[in-house]
Amino acid sequence: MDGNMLEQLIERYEMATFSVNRSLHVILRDRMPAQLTIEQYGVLRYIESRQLCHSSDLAEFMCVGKSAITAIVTRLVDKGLVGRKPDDRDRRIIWLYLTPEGKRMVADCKAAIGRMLAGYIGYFEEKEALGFIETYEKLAAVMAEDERRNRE
Amino acid sequence: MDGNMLEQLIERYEMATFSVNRSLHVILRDRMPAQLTIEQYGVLRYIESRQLCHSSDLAEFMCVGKSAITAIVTRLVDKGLVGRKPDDRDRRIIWLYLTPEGKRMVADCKAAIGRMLAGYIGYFEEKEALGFIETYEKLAAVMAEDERRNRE
DNA sequence: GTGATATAGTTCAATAATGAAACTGTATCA
DNA sequence: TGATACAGTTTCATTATTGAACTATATCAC
Repeated sequence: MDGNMLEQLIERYEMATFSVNRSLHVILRDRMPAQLTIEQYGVLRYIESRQLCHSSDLAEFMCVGKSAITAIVTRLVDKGLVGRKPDDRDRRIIWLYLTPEGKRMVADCKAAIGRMLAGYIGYFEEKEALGFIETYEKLAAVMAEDERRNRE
Repeated sequence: MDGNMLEQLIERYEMATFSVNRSLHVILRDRMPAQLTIEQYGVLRYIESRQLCHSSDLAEFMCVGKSAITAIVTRLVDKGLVGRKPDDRDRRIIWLYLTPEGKRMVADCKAAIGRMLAGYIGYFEEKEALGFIETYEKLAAVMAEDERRNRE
């Protein structure tokens, strides 16, 4: 790939990413049920995927400090969506879990997001959509690997 | 496209987007010169692209309220990167522009981001990268159109 | 065993982004 | 000229975030 082409691709990628992210952010913000912020939804979604997890996992996953997680989780506990439960063996560890209300909330949000994305993905041919996702996943993997390497 | 395939694509897209955005965010945060936040960089970049612009343009572009822009611009003015200049004819309007330092800062950031993206895009064949970008741009257009329609 | 050290999570203070509502000044229009 | 529209700011409350100090608990080396 010659330098000029690369430069153009970078420019186009920057623009497209910025635009898609901005749109997604606005759409999510507007359609997210009941004053859930996007960060809060991310935390709920992660806990759901793990059933049980601790603050440190979340901090690693969200790429923020543990004190940021404490703040978000406290708000979710106040809303009755998440519970805290100390571990029996190692009392330093506090397990986080979704309350029944929390589970219901995640299901609602997932459905709303699914409907929205289905609308967009529906615009594309299956072949184009598949190719796109595959490249996107490769990019995600390359970036994650790079990030991991940088942390060492 | 059948429902099952669609559901899988949505799941994969959600994951990939989340992962790429998180990585980009961390990488930008760490490599961005001199305590510039990503929002601040977005504002600088937009002003650069327009030479002159006002708060309202920026609010529209960033999809936030005008008071959020006032706050960000004030911080950038304090840092000496942006200037404010009232319009001669319509004194309600205040033009924003980059100071020489602001221009230098944007150039530095663009170079840093370009180097980073070049590293990632370099992993792909030209054909794959081109196809990806094209689909991404289509997606951006569809989303922007939808958003525009929703605002009406 | 006991003291040093590591770990999990919280608290606190500061900075930033944001929305909403009230407000200031200016322009426009009937 | 008076009502209205518009551009931008101010103020206030909420949320997210970092980083440092801190608490409580576990582990490890001697």
